[in-house]
Amino acid sequence: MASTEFTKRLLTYRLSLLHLKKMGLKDVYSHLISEETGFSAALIRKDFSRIAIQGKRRGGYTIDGILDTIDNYFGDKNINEVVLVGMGNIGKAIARYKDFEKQNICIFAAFDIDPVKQRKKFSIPVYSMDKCPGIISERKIDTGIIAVPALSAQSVCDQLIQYGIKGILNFAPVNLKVPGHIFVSNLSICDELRRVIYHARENPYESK
Amino acid sequence: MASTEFTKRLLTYRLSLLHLKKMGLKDVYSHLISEETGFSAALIRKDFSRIAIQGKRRGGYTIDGILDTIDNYFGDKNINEVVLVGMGNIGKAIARYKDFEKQNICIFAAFDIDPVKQRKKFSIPVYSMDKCPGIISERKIDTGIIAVPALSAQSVCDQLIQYGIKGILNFAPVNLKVPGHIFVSNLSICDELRRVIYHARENPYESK
DNA sequence: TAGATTGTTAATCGATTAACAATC
DNA sequence: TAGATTGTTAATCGATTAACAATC
Repeated sequence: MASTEFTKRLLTYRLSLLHLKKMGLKDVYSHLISEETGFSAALIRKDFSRIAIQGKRRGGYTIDGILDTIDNYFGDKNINEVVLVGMGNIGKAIARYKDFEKQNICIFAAFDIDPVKQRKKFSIPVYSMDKCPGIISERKIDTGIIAVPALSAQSVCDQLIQYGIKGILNFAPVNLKVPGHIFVSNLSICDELRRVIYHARENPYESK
Repeated sequence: MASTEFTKRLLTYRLSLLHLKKMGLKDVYSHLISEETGFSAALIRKDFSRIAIQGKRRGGYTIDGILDTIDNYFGDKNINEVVLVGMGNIGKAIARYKDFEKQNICIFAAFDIDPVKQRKKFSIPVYSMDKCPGIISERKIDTGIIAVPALSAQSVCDQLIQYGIKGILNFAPVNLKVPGHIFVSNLSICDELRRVIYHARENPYESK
């Protein structure tokens, strides 16, 4: 239903509102958020009305009200447990990432085929892959992060889906093949950097 | 000119084609790439014709031809030097990332305010920030990666732009404010994960 | 009240798709 | 040749914007 562009915008609004709140503001007008985020005021109002964020005809929106609704929309009021597969460079960085907690996301467990990594001390337990199905079903986990090498990404993906995972954040440079009801987001840092390099040069006087 | 969606698709095609090539294929039809990537055959043909990738009316496209054109389009025939600011979790992961080299991207230098990190051994030299303007102008670097904490991200961003950077890959959870001719890509791992969690639950029978 | 902002409807725009002539 | 695929034009669709009535 909700397009991925829509959810992206919501999180962009959220970030700007947190910033404005830190600056001491309590209320905002759509055109102020527009200035901060680059999206048009009309689009912002439309997005807000879509998730029942209401303003006052003359007084704008209250920042806390918007933040609350957005956080609710994303289910941040409960703890969201996810699993992480692959403890290489990226996996380790994610395991050490602190922002998750603030947003009620918890990397419940990590998995790696390398026993050495399993023995190392992270704040998150690292198991071998055979512990994965048990943990996923026991904790009813529905989201996984794939941070394994390209070669094993599809196979890990297939396994996760078999174990009941419904959403995947994939860092491996592979177009994962998944059934239609599985949501995948591919986050290739390398490709993203190539795009930045390209657009930096191509866009002499044009923004995003 | 080229929308960011367009460049995203090109890199998606590329990934699938590399995969198909590894499987032993030499030629492809638009509908095969469609199957692999999920984009329609018509859109693929239109994208290809836009960057002058030509096929044979009956025989499809040659994989090597497409790959060559795409790599050329992104300037992969030359080495692309970029700078990295911030050697925390993410910065370190990026510094250790090996895929860049394959695609002719080189993290020429990294910067961090912490002298301890500057002394540690990475394959990339780590300097204090005051070395930044010199290196950027000397190597004519136009792209930078920001991997510093949220609080300092805008200030680092302003500095990079002042030094001549035109494109920024930003990992900090901040909506950077930049002049119109600067290209910014925000890659918030945490927000991306939240979106995956959301869409995994929302999308019972619907894909991307 | 006058002025400004929301919330929503209608208009616009651009991107994607459908369709098909060209052609190998 | 018959059949299949490209390349491109016209049609469609959906997302964004413009506009404005409602209202504080």
